[in-house]
Amino acid sequence: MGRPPRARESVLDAFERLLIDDGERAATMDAAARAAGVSKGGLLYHFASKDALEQALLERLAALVDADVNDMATAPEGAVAFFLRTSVMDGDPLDRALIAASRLAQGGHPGAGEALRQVRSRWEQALRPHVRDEIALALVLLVSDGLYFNNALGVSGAAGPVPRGTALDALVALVESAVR
Amino acid sequence: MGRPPRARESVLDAFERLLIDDGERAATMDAAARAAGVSKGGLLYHFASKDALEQALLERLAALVDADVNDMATAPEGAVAFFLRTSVMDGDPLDRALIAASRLAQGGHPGAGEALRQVRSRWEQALRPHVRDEIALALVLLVSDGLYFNNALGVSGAAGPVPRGTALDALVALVESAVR
DNA sequence: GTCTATAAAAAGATAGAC
DNA sequence: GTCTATCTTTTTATAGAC
Repeated sequence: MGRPPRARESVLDAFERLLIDDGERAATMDAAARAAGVSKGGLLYHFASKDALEQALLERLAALVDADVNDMATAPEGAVAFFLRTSVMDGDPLDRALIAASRLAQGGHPGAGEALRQVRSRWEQALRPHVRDEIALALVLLVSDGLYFNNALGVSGAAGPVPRGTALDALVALVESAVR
Repeated sequence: MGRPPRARESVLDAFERLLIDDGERAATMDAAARAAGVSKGGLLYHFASKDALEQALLERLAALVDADVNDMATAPEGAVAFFLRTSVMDGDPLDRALIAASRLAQGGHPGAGEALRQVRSRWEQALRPHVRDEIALALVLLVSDGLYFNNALGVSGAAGPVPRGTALDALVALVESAVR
């Protein structure tokens, strides 16, 4: 497949940023075009409708999750610790795609909800060999979801209550002792 | 203070339901009026602006949290177990107000973000005496957030991966053994 | 590929009748 | 208190020039 045009990627980046920073309502085609520095007509050449724009975002998410699951499997510190630590978001492309997709899902977009369920299912499969039983698996995923949720809410607010540094070290150790 | 008029409550209920079921974008004043069976003018008598409607929802949330924190303190099974079990949502008024507020917060509404931080802070205070240390406290809150997040995403989707029944019993036991 | 111009519908809000 | 009518702005989308 050929390289995606620069303008197309700029629009998609802008749309993603609007979803993350200002929410679903603010993420209009007009605003995305302006933020990307193209005209509305220019945007509509690459994405014929709002749905096409949203679909493209979900495809970007799927590609990034592929890479993440591979990294998890080969992480030296173990899959559980890797998974929990990367659940504290630092604004990398996967973090951003996940928050954006969750904004769409909370707006009732059916494809976004399904995409997020698939992401969760892939993480579940990758983690299962590394935990004691299904309850332990549920615990790890729920702590990750909790970290994710607080990050998602805190994006534009004050620094959230997400543990970092030594507090994160201790949390990872506590969860690992419970699930191993 | 006097009883709130029936029509006012109907509009607020309808607005809340629209936020939960269809998301921020679908929760318009027009749609809320239609769903409540009043005209747009009728709605605007009770809520002079969209912001007033949103504010009323946050006040409803605050009142429901007052009651919840009281229940938590006197729960026979202990605060931690009560808190985790009630984090699996069953559609009671507090659950609904929380999801609706989170939809607003994800849309960038500043008051909603602040309201949710206050809710979390009140739960934190109520739980602190019942756990070993601050890391244990963080674990309990994160598991609750994870349960909440999955419920919030699953509202209109397929049955989410939220543990129920004996799986929930085992999860609560696992967390309690880690934090006590 | 990218633009301008424009249409059609929906959103928030005002004015005033009943 | 509740309604209809109307206005303004925004949002999605189309048409067609360059």
